[in-house]
Amino acid sequence: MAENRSETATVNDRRAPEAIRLDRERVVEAALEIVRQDGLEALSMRRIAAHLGSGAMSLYRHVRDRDDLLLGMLDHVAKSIPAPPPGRDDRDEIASVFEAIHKAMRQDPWIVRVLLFEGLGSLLMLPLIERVFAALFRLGCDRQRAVEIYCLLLHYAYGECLSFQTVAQRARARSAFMAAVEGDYPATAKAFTVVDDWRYDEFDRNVRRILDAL
Amino acid sequence: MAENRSETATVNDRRAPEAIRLDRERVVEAALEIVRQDGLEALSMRRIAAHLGSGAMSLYRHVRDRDDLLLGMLDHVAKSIPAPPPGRDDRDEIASVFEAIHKAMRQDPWIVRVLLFEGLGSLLMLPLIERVFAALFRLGCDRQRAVEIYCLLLHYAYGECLSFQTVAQRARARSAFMAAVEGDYPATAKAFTVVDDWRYDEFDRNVRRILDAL
DNA sequence: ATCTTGTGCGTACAGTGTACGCATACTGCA
DNA sequence: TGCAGTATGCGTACACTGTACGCACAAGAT
Repeated sequence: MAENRSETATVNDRRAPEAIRLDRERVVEAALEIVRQDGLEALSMRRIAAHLGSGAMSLYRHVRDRDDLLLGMLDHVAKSIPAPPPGRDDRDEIASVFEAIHKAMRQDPWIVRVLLFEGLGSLLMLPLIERVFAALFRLGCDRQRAVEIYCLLLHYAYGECLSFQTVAQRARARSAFMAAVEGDYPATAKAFTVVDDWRYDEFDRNVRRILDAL
Repeated sequence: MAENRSETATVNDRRAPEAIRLDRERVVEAALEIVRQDGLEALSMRRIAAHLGSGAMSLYRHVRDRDDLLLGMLDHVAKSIPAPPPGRDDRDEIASVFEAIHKAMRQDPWIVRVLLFEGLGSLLMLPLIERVFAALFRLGCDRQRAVEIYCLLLHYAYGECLSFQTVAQRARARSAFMAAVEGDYPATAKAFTVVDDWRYDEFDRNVRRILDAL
């Protein structure tokens, strides 16, 4: 008895249908893999689906839309940030937390773009944020001052990471830049000539400097 | 003699053909108008063309591609930044320049996204940058330290502007955020409760504080 | 008058996110 | 065991994006 032949024909030459079994976690992980390998601009629903061996629209059973997928990815990363050990003092506590956040952003640079460009945010960051504010209040800051310092450090981290990746990804554009600089802008040229690879390992130290200053 | 009737038919009922006369400046200005009105995500070649009453592909005679258009827009804005008067001292000089840059970014928030997300940059910013580095060197910084301070301030400005716009554009998401915060994260809740509209006018003061500290 | 060049733009293609609705697979209840 | 109800995969289609190609017409040069 010709058992499994699909009478619907021309449709079912895809693969064993039960091998596909999607779920949200699987979708998010596939998306992360793509983003980490080929960057945020390579991420598309169709590409994720292909990576999973499924159809594009299948993903929408487990993810409301693209933003929801990105949020899932953010959550996944936020969950994976190891909580830094309690600081020696409150300044150290704040710096440690921001260093942990910064490190995560460096490992997954696309995060920053998602956070800022798409305007999304993961609630799973709250435990870390809470530690910052708790330390700030312990240091005697009032509400406004605490938000101020928190924002300053966070914005610095954002900007630093974004700039890091854009600078890293277009070393070629720098030569044109340098050609324009030479001659007309001596101080700028002096600043940038030797430091071809910028100092992008100053974040931790700068955070502590800022904290000491404020 | 039936002079102008187009034998090609069905094609030439568009408008007076000579009224359209495009050039790069006109294209850039139309793009700016759209971006300022409806944001960066509303900018598309077809939309610009419609705004100019021309066809989409006509734009490509005056602009290599989308990135080139964005660069033209950046140049246009950079040109329009008024050079701040010489500072009372070198610290003041640096702060003034960054305040001017920051002000431009606030007026045209899309700039930051173009600078960072698309990795573009205008050479017309060089005169301002040069003033910063000149002042830094006058203050006795070595090359590395000068780049460090410059980057710190620039990155802070980037992050601050981006965060400002994303926070501003999604007040609705904040209520969900606050709901999650209440109870579990007392310090965070305390920081954010009353300060519904964050303090986003601290940039100038913070820059000066950072400079004094470093 | 003819030839070259510049300019507008219609068509087309490959890509995007996703709304809709049809099949099939799985599950709970008879 | 059979059948209803729900969950899930996914094919098709639509509106949108940037832009390659090439035709048609205008302006300027010889």
